[in-house]
Amino acid sequence: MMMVRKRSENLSEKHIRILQFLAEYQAKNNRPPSIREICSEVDISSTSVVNYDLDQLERRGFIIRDGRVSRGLRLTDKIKEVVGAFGDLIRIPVLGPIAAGIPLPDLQPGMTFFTENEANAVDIARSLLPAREKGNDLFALEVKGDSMIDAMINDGDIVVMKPAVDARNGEMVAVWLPENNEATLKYFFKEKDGYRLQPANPTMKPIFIGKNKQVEIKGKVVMVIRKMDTMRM
Amino acid sequence: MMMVRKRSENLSEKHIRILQFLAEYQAKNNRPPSIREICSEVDISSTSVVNYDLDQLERRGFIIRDGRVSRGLRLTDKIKEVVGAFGDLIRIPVLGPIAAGIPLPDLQPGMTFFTENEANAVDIARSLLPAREKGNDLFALEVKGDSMIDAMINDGDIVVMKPAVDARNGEMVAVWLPENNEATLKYFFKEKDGYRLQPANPTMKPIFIGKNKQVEIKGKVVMVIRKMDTMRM
DNA sequence: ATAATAACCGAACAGGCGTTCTGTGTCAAG
DNA sequence: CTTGACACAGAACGCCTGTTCGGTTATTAT
Repeated sequence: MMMVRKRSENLSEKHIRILQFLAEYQAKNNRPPSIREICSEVDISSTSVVNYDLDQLERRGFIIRDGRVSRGLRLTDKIKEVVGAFGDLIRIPVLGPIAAGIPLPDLQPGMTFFTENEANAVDIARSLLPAREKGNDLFALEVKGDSMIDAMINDGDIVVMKPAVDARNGEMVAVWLPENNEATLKYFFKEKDGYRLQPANPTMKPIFIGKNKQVEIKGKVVMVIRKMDTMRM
Repeated sequence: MMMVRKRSENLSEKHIRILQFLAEYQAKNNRPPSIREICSEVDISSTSVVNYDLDQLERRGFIIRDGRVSRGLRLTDKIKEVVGAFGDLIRIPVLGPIAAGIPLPDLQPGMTFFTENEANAVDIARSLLPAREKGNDLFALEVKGDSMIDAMINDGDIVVMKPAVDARNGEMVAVWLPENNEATLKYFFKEKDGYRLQPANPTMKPIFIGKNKQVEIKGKVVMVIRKMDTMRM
């Protein structure tokens, strides 16, 4: 009886190297590499092995191959599970709503996000982010209602953040205040005897939190996007 | 004596068709077409004519060719002068600042913009724009100071607009008020005897403009982007 | 009318490139 | 130890693809 070995979901080191090269080459050249370019760059001794590996990567959904066409392979979004965001666009998942009364997602720094579902995501040009930002741990929340007005943030705005449990002075953070059962977006400052949460609107007063009080920072705001495609008044 | 004819800056109809096909194919396939694919799609009878045309397009800066490489041509940004924005990213020129005391650019609907200088531009993912928006007539202004706070727009925000001289009820417009010598961003409404300019911040009062008064609409706001890369407090 | 230049063209060539063939080596299971 | 599956490998093949050649035709300038 013929035994069939179970295919592991984990990728080999060589597969990962191939996927990384494919992403880099595509981002840099606006075309995929040839089999021979993969061969020499990833240090594989023959084109038939590259062909064998590409067939495996296609079976697992990372690429699509067009037969008998030069440079006939295309990357699928699944490749970003392995190599992270690449190219000029970063797809950021929209995890849900944000409003004063809605608990914030419980996320940890270093968590990475990935979604293939463009319906629940926003695409951000990499050039809008700081050069050192890789984009793998960004997520977004969509503002519901007027409760973030003191942050100069409207109903419907998309708030792009990265997970954080601490912050530097002047950074805008998403904070859960357990005593008030409330989420808020404010500029964060450490004071002598506690924290100051400063609204973006300079005509509004800050919140002071004593050192003995609990303040749960959930994320740091990186960007806000306001689309005007729907009328809100 | 050999006479050298001056090369016209105008492109022929065939050159335009080639550039359009190159842009479409690249956006759809993430690779350039082969010479033979251009040949059959643009209805050119031989590969040597395609080669001749591509050499001309390269000389004029629309493409770059890698010799003796399959699918070895790359599109330059100059191609967008001819075919408009394509692909998943739209590069929008930032024409200058916007503040209450700064006159707005005098633009006409239908004007198209193009910039190769990424230092004075923002890149927007096409998926953030309405499906029918081509993106060729979008421009951006960068907010200076706190004078747009009643529009819920901060110092440093990037306001993306398209030229307009009229507006529908509920649209946010960039308006120049000659009597006040002032620019403002507000929601626009037609009233029985004039116009109402409604601040985005619901706690602030609108401006009423009588029908006999002059109100110059310069653009309609499409999107606002707020980057948090610098501290503003 | 003539000459020069640009545009075009089919055919052929040469190299780029993907795929297949026929093996060998390694590993795990029986 | 044997068997089967997987991974690997060099060589060869055939097709894809870009480039060149030796022309013709059209256009423009004189």
